Amino acid sequence: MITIKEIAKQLNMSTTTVSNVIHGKTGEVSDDTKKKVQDFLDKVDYVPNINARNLAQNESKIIGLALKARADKYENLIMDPFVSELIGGVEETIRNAGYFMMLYISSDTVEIMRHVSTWNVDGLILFGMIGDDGIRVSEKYKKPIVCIDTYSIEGLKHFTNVGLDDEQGTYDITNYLIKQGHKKIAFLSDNMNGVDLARLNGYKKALADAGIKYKSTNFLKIRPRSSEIEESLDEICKRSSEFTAIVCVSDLYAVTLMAALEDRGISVPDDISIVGFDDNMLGKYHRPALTTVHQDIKAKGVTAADTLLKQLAGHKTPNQIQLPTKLVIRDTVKKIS
Amino acid sequence: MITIKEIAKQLNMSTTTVSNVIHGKTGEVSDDTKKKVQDFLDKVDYVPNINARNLAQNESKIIGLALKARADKYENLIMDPFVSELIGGVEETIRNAGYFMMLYISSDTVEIMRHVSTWNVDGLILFGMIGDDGIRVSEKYKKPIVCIDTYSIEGLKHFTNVGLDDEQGTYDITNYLIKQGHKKIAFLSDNMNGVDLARLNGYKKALADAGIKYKSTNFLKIRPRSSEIEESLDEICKRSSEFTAIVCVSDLYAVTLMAALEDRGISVPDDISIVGFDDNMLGKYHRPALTTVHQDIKAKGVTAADTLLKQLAGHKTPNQIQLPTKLVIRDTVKKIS
DNA sequence: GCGTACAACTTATGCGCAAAAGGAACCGCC
DNA sequence: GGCGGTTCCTTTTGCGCATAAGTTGTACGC
Repeated sequence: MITIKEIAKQLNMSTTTVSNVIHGKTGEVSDDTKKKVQDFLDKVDYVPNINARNLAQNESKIIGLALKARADKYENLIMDPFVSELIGGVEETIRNAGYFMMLYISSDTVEIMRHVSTWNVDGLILFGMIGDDGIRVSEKYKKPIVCIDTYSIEGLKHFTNVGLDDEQGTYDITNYLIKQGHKKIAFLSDNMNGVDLARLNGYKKALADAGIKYKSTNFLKIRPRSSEIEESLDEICKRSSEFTAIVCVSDLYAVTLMAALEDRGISVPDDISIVGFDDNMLGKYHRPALTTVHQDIKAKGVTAADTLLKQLAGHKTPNQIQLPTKLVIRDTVKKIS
Repeated sequence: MITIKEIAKQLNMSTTTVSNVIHGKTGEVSDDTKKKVQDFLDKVDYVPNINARNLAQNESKIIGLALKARADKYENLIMDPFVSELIGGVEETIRNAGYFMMLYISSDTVEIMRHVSTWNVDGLILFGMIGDDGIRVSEKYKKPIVCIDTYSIEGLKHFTNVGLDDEQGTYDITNYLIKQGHKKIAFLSDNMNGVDLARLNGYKKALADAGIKYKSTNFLKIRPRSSEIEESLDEICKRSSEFTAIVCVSDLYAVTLMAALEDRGISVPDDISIVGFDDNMLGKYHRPALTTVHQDIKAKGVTAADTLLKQLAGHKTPNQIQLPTKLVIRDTVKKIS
């Protein structure tokens, strides 16, 4: 790889002059030499050494995207088929702004922070990482951080969070079920934290507003580990007759549940109505097609990246940015009277 | 961020001594000072400046992962829900080897090569990038390159390719259809290049081995652009009565087609048998569950990364590595007599 | 004809690190 | 008691770049 020094030598001028041309500093160099240098640069296809540049400038032009990883396959976000849209959104946005993306998958916020300070990353996007330990570590590290889908109270004080109006989403779809005559409505999820908790709250609120009492038996817990999922699904199917509808926390679970129900001869929506959340291909191509709550996952990535870029440019951004959801009515809900 | 120089100053010793401790060069430094330095390093949580290190060492510890992008959503690989598994495989493997991953999404091989030489990336994994122009550019750039799913004849001469035995996969599943009594079998795809061509060839070979003649009307072309897909699906459904089975080039298309067929009252597998390729959630949770060809997409990422790491360590690797496929028999094929 | 201003350069410095080269002190050995 | 070999340090150099500071030449104003 050719260096500025070598170019300067061959053109018989100083490195500063070459550097000035590269940075388009007009007024510092005559049109004549400028052209000479530019032509040479084009000829040799000069590419700056980023390490040297970053060292001199104390910046990196790197934005880190850290994804939560856990032991279990479907708790490891990179294994969620639809994260790739989010990744794509982030990459596209920052690339257009002249940044590069370093992807990091880990469950250990502290490890990520170390990595981030090693690389002198200019900014960081954390997806699915809660962890108050991470917040403590990131305090030292002064660079901008934007979170995605974090409901950590502590975190929200420190960083901008880009999320969804999860509560409104499940509120709307639960309300839709109620309008269709349903009263015995269950909620299915694998945990009661963060995003899932917000969705649960929306569901509860819709019940409350309709004067329907929520009981803890309405919560159907699915255990997603491959060793337990079959047993877990079996229990849920056995209890399905207690309800006329089930609000699932995600399309993935909705579709998984529907497959299990159909395998047991329980028909959707005739015997039971099922709704999801996310609106991805899984529900779209299922028959009957899944009634669900739409979210634009790519927009989440784009918004997070945009927000970070704003911070990088020195602007303040709000603590909480909530993207809207939209009810998508398809064929898995039966009107009952 | 604290520097070696600052540490040396505070401990009243030279930077080289500190650097030696950091690099664990025993024998160069007494146990006494070693401990002193180590304690200090732990205390201040020293993190090296990678830019400086890389500049001095002329390496980067970065591995680039470049994904093909195209204008249309489903031709943009990052939008394929199942690429994330591959990304996860690559990330995990290289992280365990002490490397970092830079993700790059572009359709322009030349642009990628520029980026790659800017960052002085140690090695590169190209996924879905064919382009003989890219090969030419990469000639200049001497770093190791591993391709995934590339069928470029020219490319194979230069790089190791990690792929699938695509031909065998469609051969096996077509053969299975034939064994179930099918003779009028169509093949559905959106193009006839690379991976899709190999899958088409496997299908043709199975037909030939069974003495069934292949006609060009057996090829059902699907147009995946959102503006055209409905019309395209409609044409295909209208022609479905010409066949008793359709081999789809991917699970996504198989599931998309099944939804369209069901919407038109054509039943799978009673009226027509459908098989896919990939074995992902889409087919797994569909009812009837999709008969398909399994591939381990994460393994592709892991293998590509491993291969690259081997090259980085100075080893030669074979030009072509083909991962096996496996027939997964479920419920979308009817036995006919 | 002297000072000022400015254009168009060059020289010199430092970013943080790694490593080559250079020393000083000590040991054992013939 | 001089010499090679260790051990444990320090000094120095340079990676490629950006930039502050310095230099020259020339035009201009009065």
